Amino acid sequence: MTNSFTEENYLKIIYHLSKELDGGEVSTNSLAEMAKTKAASVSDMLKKLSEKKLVNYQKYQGVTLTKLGQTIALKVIRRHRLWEVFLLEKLNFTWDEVHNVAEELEHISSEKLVEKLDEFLGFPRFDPHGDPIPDQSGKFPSTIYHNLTELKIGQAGILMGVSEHNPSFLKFLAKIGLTLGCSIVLNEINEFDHSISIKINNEIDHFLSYEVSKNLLIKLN
Amino acid sequence: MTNSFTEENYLKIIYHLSKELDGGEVSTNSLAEMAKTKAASVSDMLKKLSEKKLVNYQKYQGVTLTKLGQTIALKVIRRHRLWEVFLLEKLNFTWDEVHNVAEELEHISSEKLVEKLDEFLGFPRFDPHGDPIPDQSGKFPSTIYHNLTELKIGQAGILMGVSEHNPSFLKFLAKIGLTLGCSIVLNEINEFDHSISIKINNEIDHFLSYEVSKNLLIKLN
DNA sequence: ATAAAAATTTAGACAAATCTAAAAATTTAT
DNA sequence: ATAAATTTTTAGATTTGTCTAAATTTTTAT
Repeated sequence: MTNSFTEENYLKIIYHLSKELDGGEVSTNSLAEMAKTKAASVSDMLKKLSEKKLVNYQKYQGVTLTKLGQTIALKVIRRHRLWEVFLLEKLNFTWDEVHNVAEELEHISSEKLVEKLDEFLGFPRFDPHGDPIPDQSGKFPSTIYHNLTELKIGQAGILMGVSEHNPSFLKFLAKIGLTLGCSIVLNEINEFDHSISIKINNEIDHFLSYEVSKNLLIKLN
Repeated sequence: MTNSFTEENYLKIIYHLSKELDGGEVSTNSLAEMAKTKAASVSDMLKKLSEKKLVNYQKYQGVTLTKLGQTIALKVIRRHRLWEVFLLEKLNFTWDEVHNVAEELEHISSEKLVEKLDEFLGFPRFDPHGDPIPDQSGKFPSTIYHNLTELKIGQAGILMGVSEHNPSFLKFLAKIGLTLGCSIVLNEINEFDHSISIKINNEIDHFLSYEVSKNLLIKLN
């Protein structure tokens, strides 16, 4: 039993929205907004996904993924994130260009393709946005990282990702030379506005506002 | 104006079939067979493609591509062949595994993706089957190669492709170590059955039947 | 040249995914 | 607690690509 492009997208969106709600029921309207469609279309689709045992759906009561639905959603997410790594690291896409293309590539389902790609990329555990990549069986790597505002002066770490995915933010990072995997040392903290100074790759010093630094995810050395 | 996955497939198939006929009209039945659908469905689709000015279509008289249709077909073929190179060279797919996955990847239309991929692969001019890869504007590279039966004893060349794409044939080649780009020197020819002996990569000697050697495309050194 | 065979097209249906408009259920605010 | 507002679902259409069965056109064989 295969799933259409569209079904996969619904499952993926339900996964993400439900996660934001700590596993709670996702509303029809929020789904419609994310899927760029109308609530009526969502209702129809939920009925169908429910028949296929991919979601738990009670009329008017929102929706969650079944075990099976979650497995499929995680496969799509795995593919999406692996392709993002590929586009960024191998094809030199910029952070802000990556997402839309990955939205298409994620629906190519060949198991062989996905596993070979994973190998080719060196089994990455995080995508360019710092989001964890689930493994074949849907398990996430253990994530223990901090945002930059949590570091103390002198502490050092590696930039593992970002928690804000706004294109202009990503462009800004690229411009100042903050790339995934670069090393960061915290030079100083300005108490009055919580802005900070960092050293990137042991080379360049930079000031960052609190707004920026709180969206940078760091793995401590 | 974008074209659906399905439309792209029809255009691609019409291109290939028409080429076999030296540019002649393609019949509804042959299209149906290649597209694994029914003649009635083909008729419907041809009407639609004709309205979109992608094909020249006269009822009962077969179909050819318009200039516009050909441009689109060549884009799909370009993408297909570039992905085949990627799968073979980067992900270590075997020759016989490549095609089906490329059939899916070929419909992802991001121009940026295609051009970055081309660059990443080093601007290959031929795919793993030896078929030429059209450039961005739809032009084919000049092809001047020979099949292995045309060489004289002592002549050497590079394996550029194959003219037979049967999976068992491709598997056989992989098994004896004949890969795209390997060097071949013609050792001797057996007059009675035209079988030959070659040296692969200046290392290993191998016998090949006439059947096999006539399907190997060689670029002379 | 014409009848039989083959190829192609039309007619009418169907499934997937969507939409608008109207109805029904739920939530919110007084 | 109940009326108003909001959310969700149903009803009925639409589009895309497909199908079967019947009708039509073209080709082939005598």
